[in-house]
Amino acid sequence: MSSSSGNNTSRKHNNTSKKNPKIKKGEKSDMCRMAFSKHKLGLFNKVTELSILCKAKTALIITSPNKKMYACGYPNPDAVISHFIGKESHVIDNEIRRQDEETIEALSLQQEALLEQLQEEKNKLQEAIEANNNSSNFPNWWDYSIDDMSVESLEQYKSSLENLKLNLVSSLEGK
Amino acid sequence: MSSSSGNNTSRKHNNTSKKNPKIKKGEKSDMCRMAFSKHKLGLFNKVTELSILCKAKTALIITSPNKKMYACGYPNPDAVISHFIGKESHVIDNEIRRQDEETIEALSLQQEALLEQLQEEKNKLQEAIEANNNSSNFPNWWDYSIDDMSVESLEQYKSSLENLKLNLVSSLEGK
DNA sequence: AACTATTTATAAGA
DNA sequence: TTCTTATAAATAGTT
Repeated sequence: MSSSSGNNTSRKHNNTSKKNPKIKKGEKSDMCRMAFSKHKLGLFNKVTELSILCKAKTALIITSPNKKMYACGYPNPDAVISHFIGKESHVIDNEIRRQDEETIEALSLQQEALLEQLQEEKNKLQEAIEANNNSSNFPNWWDYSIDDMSVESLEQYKSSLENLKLNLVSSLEGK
Repeated sequence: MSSSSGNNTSRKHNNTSKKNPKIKKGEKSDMCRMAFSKHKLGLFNKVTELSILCKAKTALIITSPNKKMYACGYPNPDAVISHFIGKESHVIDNEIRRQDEETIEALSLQQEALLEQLQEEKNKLQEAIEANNNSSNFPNWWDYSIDDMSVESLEQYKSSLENLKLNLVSSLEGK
C-alpha cells in the first residue's frame, strides 16, 4: 500500500477541532494520557524487541507529565544506566571531590605554617627565657645609659642606687 | 489494510533459512548491524516523538553488540538519568565524600588546637618578656640569697660587686 | 477495552 | 551504501 491518502491530516485535524470546542481539559488530558500510555507501551515493546533481536543492552526511562517515572531495560535498566554513567559519574565525583581536596590542601598548608610559627614562638620564648636568665641573674644595670630610661625607670634606678648605698654602708660598717 | 496475510513468517524464515547455509557470519552480523541501526533510529525517533507529544522527559540508552553506547533523551539524557538515579547517586557521593569530610574535620580540629597552642606560646613569651623587662631593668640582685647561686654565678656576683665598688668610688670622688 | 483506518517502521531487494 | 517496496507494527480516533 502506498503512503498517504492525503486526507489524514484533514481528518485528524477536523475531528480534533470539531471536538475541541466541546471538550475542556479533562478529555484533552485524557486523550494525552491515552496517547502517552499507548506510546509508552509501544516504546517498551520496541526496546525489548531490539534487545532480544540484537542482544543489545538497553534502558529506557520515561517520566509522565504527572511526574511518574517508568523504566524498562534489558537485562535491567539499572545495570545499563550504571554502565552508561560509569565514566561520567567518576567525572562528577572527581569534580565534587576537587573542592574537598582543595580544602584539605589549603588546611594542610595552613597547618604547616602554623607549626612553623609555633616553633618560631617556642624559639623566641626559649631565647627570652635564656636572656632573662642571663640578664636577670647579674645584669650590669649600672652600665645602662640613663638616656635610654624612662622617668619611671630612672626613679627605680635612683632607689636602686640608694638601696645599694645603704647596703654598702652597712656592709662596710659590718667589716 | 487488515493485519496479516499469514505468509510473512514463512517468507521471512524461508529466506533466512535459505540464505543461512550460504552466508557464514559476516552477512549475518551485517544484517544484524543493519537491523540494529534501523531499530535504533526508529526508537530514538519514537522516544523523541513521545517526548514532544506528551511533554514527557525521556532517556534511552542502547548498547550495541559492539559495546558502543548510544543515548538520547529529552530534554537531555543525563538530566533524566540523574533524576532517575538521583537518590542512589547521592548515597554513593556521600559515601565517597565521607572520608574527605572526616579529613577536613580532623584538620580543622588540629588547626584549632594549634592556634590555641600558638596563643599559649605567645602568652608565655609575653610573660617571659615582661618578666625579663621587670627583672633585668632593675633586678634587686643583691637581695638574692647566695645559697641559690652556682659557683659561676657567685664569681659573677663577686665581680659585679667589685665593679660596683669601683663605680661608686669614682662616682663619690667626682662629687 | 476493542476496532478500524491510517501511519510508521522496517526487512528484503535493487 | 541508499532507495524502494511490501508488509508488519503502531497508533489516533472512534465505539
